[in-house]
Amino acid sequence: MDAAVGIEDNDEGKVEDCGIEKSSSVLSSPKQIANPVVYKLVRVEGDGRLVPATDDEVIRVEDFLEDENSEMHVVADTGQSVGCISIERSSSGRLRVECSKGVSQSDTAESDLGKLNARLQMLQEVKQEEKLRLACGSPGHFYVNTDIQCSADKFPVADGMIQSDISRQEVVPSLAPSVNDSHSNQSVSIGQCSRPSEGLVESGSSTSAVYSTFCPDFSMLKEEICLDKLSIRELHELFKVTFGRETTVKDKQWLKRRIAMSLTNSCDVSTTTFIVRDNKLVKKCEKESCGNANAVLSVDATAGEMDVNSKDPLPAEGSGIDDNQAVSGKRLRNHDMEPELGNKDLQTGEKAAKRVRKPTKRYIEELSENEPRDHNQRFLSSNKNTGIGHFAPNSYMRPSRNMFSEGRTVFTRLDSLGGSGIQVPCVSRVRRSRPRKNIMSLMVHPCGTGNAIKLVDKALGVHGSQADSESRDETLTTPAECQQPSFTESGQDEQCPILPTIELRQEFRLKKADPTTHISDDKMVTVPTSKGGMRRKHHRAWTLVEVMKLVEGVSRCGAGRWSEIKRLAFASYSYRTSVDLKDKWRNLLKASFAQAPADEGINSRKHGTVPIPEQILVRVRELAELNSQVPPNLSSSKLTEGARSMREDKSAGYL
DNA sequence: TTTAGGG
DNA sequence: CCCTAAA
Repeated sequence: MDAAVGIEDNDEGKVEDCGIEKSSSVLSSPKQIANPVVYKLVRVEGDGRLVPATDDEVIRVEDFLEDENSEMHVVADTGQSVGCISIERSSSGRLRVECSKGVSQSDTAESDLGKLNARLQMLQEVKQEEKLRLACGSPGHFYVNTDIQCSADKFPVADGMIQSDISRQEVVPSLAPSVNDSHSNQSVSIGQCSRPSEGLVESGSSTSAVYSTFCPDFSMLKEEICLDKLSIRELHELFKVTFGRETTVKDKQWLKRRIAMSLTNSCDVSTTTFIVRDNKLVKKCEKESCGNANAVLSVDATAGEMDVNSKDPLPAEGSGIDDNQAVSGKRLRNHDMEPELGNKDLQTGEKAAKRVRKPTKRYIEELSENEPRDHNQRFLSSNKNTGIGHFAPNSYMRPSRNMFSEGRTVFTRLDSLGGSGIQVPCVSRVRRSRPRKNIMSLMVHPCGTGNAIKLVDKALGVHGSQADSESRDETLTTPAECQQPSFTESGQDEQCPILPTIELRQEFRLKKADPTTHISDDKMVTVPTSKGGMRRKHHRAWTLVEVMKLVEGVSRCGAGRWSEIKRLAFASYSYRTSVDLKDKWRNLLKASFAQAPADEGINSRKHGTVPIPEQILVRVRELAELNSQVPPNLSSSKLTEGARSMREDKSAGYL
């Protein structure tokens, strides 16, 4: 519903990387440690005010961190960066990650490191997918800086030193972004790590205190804040988290825009407790009183700057424009690279987005979840501003309880459709939930950037062979280029100019979700159950990346050790269970042994799907044979059977 | 809880 | 994908 961002108390927009900060003695000085860079996760409301992250949001992030993965590489950047990342678990069990410039202690906590690694892995995954997408030549023009050139193995997280004992966090839930790669040009990153002004976030201050109350220990990694710095894989992950589904889109720009779009949409939400003024986090006394202080969101290099006054619930087109323009005038440094045109477009897009965006059912679900925690106020006002209130009244859901992570939550849906008011129990997997605005919100991003998404979408629509927007991002990939599962960063950020358009793909997607049916855009279908109830059947197309990861996992752990594979390679794919992996592998096996040479015409292909690259199938076959696990009926002579069964088998070869 | 298989 | 038996 709104963008949450890590607020940094930096000195007047100083865009310095915490990791790179070489200037003077700051790095190792005691003082530095005393005043570490402190990030707090908050929500950026439409008027620029900030709201502390909710429990839910915190947890979302936590999920990321909790995945364990031993394969991660924490690659220290070549020299320079001295930052450290510290992760600690608070009494409440939440993870806190802090990045400080100070030299960290060598007291590295193994478990924490593991989590960090998991996080890195996740980023890698995202990047990989991005690469794939790029390889597919998805057109798109990026208005945001795309200076994310970190190789897959070399993440922006440098010097992953873990410090498990930081007391200052007790008072100020802080979170420091992971240290950035000092080499990449991160001029535009949103969550720049910068030196906190002294006393801004001092422990014990009233502000901090209040803050703490709201989100005791929230923390997040910097990557989530800096869109521009995110690698494709990271973006993918964000995308996934944001929209609740995977994407194979490799176009960085597209991803960014898309994600940014969400942020944009959330920009017009108000209700805050704090506002950012002059880079300082100020508790909001009165919406009006504080409003005049043209709050400058330090996040995102002022790109997200908004007039605090504009607390207009439903920003009319006019007002919206004004605000945006004002912003554009102020945005500067970090958007140097951003074409002028880009700004305009972005703003326009933002405008459009604000008007158009409609929450999906999933969206509603999430909101519902947050509601109880939000002390009403925010939620209510959010409704007004975000347009949440616009969605069909018949899809009001009330969670009977809250669950996190993968657990299924049983909701009681009050389906007032037709005035029946029937309560329809439904099951949903939280993780599969659609818009993860929580995460989106974690990323500070220029609101105007949202438009970019639209543009890219349009471009895709023009160039893409598949008209289906829904399945396209899911499965449209070019086999040839997706073949190599390498995790290296392609870094090919071609910027294809595209024509501006008002078309908003996401809009379509949202519209497609018919509130009256039980089929959502993410292919969740309700099927009758023997018990007379209904159960949700989710379908989440397997992406190429996932398949590749699966294959790799199998090769590494061996087929059958699904839970392990799940843990290692799918740590960040919470919606893929070990059983899913097993099933998929089974399918892959079938496919690999059944896929006919090259008779698959485009016609025979399922709409919007792409065949699994032969290379992968070959690999699957190898592994299968290696493990002497040959598909039961295929081992003999499936290829000679009728075309009917052939087709069936081949279908397994699609993502 | 995790695997293996059936549906 | 889901469900379930079996380990």
